[in-house]
Amino acid sequence: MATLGELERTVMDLLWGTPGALTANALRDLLALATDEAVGKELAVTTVLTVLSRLEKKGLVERERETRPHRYRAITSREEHTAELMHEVLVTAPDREAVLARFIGSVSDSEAQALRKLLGS
Amino acid sequence: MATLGELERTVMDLLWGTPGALTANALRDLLALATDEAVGKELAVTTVLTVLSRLEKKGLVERERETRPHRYRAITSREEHTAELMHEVLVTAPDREAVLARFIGSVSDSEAQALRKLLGS
DNA sequence: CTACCTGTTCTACCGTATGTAGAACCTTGC
DNA sequence: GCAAGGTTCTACATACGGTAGAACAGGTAG
Repeated sequence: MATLGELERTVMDLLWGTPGALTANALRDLLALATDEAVGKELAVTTVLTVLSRLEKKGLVERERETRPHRYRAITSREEHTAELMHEVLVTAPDREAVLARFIGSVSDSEAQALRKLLGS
Repeated sequence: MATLGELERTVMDLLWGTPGALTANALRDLLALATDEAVGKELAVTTVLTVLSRLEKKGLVERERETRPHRYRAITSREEHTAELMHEVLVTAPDREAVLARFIGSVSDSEAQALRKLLGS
């Protein structure tokens, strides 16, 4: 399973929260704001690039290699990714229906309502 | 999140797949069968005990300290645990309903049917 | 053409998690 | 008291993630 570290997750959150693609430098600046706003410590750009390379290797990020400063973007949306993870977790259990039964009990009313609507058809 | 290693997962599978509690020695023997049946390499009992201690620290396993050879059992069922994990993943996304929408699309027909029944009442 | 600036890749170190187990310690039956 | 079995302590190896310096590449001001 693609388990992410703290910094990797933050980077993904930034990429998911941004419409276009971002350069490593832009990400470094955004990280300084997003992470620990009081201190606002700036990471080295190489650090950001290393993380991006690892995320690329994990299949979560792609980059435009044509443009001068490479631009990075998330391959799948946050929702897509999260749903995939949930499914990966689900299929680790033999009795999936039993898992779903318990899972249903853990979601909020509004989410249960949404599920009913989605399954209605 | 409680991410498990390969051996930890195998031990949990054995504990989940067994009605009563198991001793470290019993687990060592079961591991020899379950893991790599061709080779059937036996792990040292201390290895099993270390893994069990770590699983205990993670809150997945409890042991009877009264009995001489301690007996270990899973605290929650496999289904419970899996459902909890799924929920943990779900709440990492801001738009949970969007995640659920995609998740629904990834489950099998029979599972969707089961969900309808569970949500119906 | 060349030195520099910006950007990328390589390599590396640290901390933590996990697999693995020997050494040391504790209990209990004899 | 002691041997045998059981438990805890300590330790080492590998892998992953955070972090970044060193080295390398390409374009641009002189």
